[in-house]
Amino acid sequence: MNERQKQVRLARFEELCRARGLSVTVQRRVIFEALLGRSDHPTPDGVYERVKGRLPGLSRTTVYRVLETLVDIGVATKACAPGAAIRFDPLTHRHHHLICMRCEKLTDLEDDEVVSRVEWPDVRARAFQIHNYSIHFHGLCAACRRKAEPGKSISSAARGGAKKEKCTHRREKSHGAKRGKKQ
Amino acid sequence: MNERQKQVRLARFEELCRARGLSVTVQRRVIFEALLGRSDHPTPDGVYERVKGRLPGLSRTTVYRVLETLVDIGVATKACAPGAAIRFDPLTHRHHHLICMRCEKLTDLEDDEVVSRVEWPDVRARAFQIHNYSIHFHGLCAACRRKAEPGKSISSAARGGAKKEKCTHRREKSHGAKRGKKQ
DNA sequence: TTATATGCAAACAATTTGCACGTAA
DNA sequence: TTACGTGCAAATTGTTTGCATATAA
Repeated sequence: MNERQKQVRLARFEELCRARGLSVTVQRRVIFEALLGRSDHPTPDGVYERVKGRLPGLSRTTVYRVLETLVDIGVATKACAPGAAIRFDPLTHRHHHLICMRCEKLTDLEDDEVVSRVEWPDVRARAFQIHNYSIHFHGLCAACRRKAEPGKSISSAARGGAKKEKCTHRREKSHGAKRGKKQ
Repeated sequence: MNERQKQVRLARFEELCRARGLSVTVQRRVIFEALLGRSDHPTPDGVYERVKGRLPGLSRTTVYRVLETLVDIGVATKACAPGAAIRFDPLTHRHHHLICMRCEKLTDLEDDEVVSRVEWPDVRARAFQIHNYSIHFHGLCAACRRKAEPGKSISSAARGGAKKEKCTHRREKSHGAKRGKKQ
């Protein structure tokens, strides 16, 4: 996202906070700014790692809470991903995704990059209210493709191959936990 | 899924196990059968709760491992969901989803229920290899719609409203952990 | 000044690992 | 009989809560 767009989004964010009586805190601004700067749909821990340098003393709890608030006020969304950690997306307009089923990397595709025509299905019988849609293209990203030798399954390859970064929570100071078990 | 289809899938599952030199264990068969019987894209814990009655002594670890194996051999997939837990889907053919952004409920839509035309985008520049796609329709399910009072944001309503069931792991016998803190 | 947000520690929840034992082939 | 799969316990990772303190408005 370019600087101009970021400014617009940041201004809108402050406006929405004020409209709702929410304080515009440094944490909220910096975290939202960081999210705007990424298109990889980070986990809360990913956001934390990127902003902790700019916000000394920042707590992970705050990152979780702020991200949830950003969704609340409508300036971010929860991304739909295959893995076991929640991910956030700063894009709120219609867009689509490329998803690597091996390393879970998510990449945005703008709506105009995708030639499609999608009619909203009639789900009145299910009493479901559709707000939007997005197309997920599943496959393998460049890195995982290289590593996926024939004969090796996607999942098992993932276990030994391109792993998703792990959270470092509770590894910094060991309170009781023995570290270094996983080299 | 009807009985006939289940039998076909089960037979194919056994065939694939043998082709790969994997044992057809009771656990694998029962877990796959349970997954086939559900269209709600359960978490490993959800699967565990459903099958533990039929498999005394079953361990959650095994459920995680078996589900991963099912993905490996291609008889199940990981579902893309917004929340913080991994979910599995017994459908491997092209189909779409209705996703409640409040309670995370996933519902299947067969491809022929959706009027659409989607061309695979040109992602050669990104060296991404697309295998399939699925359309996600986001919105609110019937239950959450009723509970979403105007003025209340989706996320904050979710906190007090329709919650996702939580895992009971480590609550059964307390080993050191104090229970009952959350009423 | 004061309601709201943050930080901290601990609880809670979800997932993975190492290893001994069991079982399908 | 033997390689592979499972169960168990504990380690690890991810998320939420309660409460004291700090801070935006």
